[in-house]
Amino acid sequence: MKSDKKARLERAGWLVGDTAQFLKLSAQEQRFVELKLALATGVRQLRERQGLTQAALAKRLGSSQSRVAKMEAADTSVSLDLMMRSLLSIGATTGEIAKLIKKAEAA
Amino acid sequence: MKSDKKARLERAGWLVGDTAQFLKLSAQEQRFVELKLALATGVRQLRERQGLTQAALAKRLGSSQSRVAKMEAADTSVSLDLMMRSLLSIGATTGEIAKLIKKAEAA
DNA sequence: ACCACATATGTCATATTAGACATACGCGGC
DNA sequence: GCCGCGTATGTCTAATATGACATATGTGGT
Repeated sequence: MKSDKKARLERAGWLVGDTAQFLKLSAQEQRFVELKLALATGVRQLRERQGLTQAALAKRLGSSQSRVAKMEAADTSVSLDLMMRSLLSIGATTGEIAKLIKKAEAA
Repeated sequence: MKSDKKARLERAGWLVGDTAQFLKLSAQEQRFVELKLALATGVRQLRERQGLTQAALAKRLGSSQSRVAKMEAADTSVSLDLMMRSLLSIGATTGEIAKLIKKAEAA
């Protein structure tokens, strides 16, 4: 394949050259899941450190205990948005959140 | 208020002592928005650095150009989940993402 | 001026996530 | 044994985010 054509296709969104797109997708998905797991762990740790119950955190968030439980279990039905709001609600600094994310590195 | 009662109420989710709950909520919301803004900026920077168009990134994500545009504009209709997936799709490392989040500190 | 390309903005039907509720489980104190 | 308390899990309806599509705007080339 001519390199200019390759560049044009890549600009259009195609990963040219091999069958790796499928693999790439699942690898990204795995990284995403690991990231969620790291944040979930962080939520639980910070919550417990503050002596809060799931119900108490839920009330702060205007959410419910079951949702907090699912969140800490990194359930697929809970969004990153809710996790972040939780972390902020608990009082996590952006530095702490950043640290949690870096921890997701190890896989 | 007796301190044991205060502790009990706090465990139950009440922020005892003043009218600060409303303010606290909006402060958190502001931090959340700043965080989204920082990530949105990061998406655009990394995308452009790779010479990708919004449409190309959209195709990788299985999304659409309009959604990527809204994402980079930190539109309220786009979730953190999509932003994170985008960053991972672009090839951002967790370290880079962590750096973006720390940048949200300055407000 | 026109065209091709990238991006911005708005709308819509559908998919996903939300809080709520019920209920089960585990566990320490009585 | 039974409670009270915290947590886990499943299931509803309502709210929100989704991709898609249309279309506007801006920009560089011919």
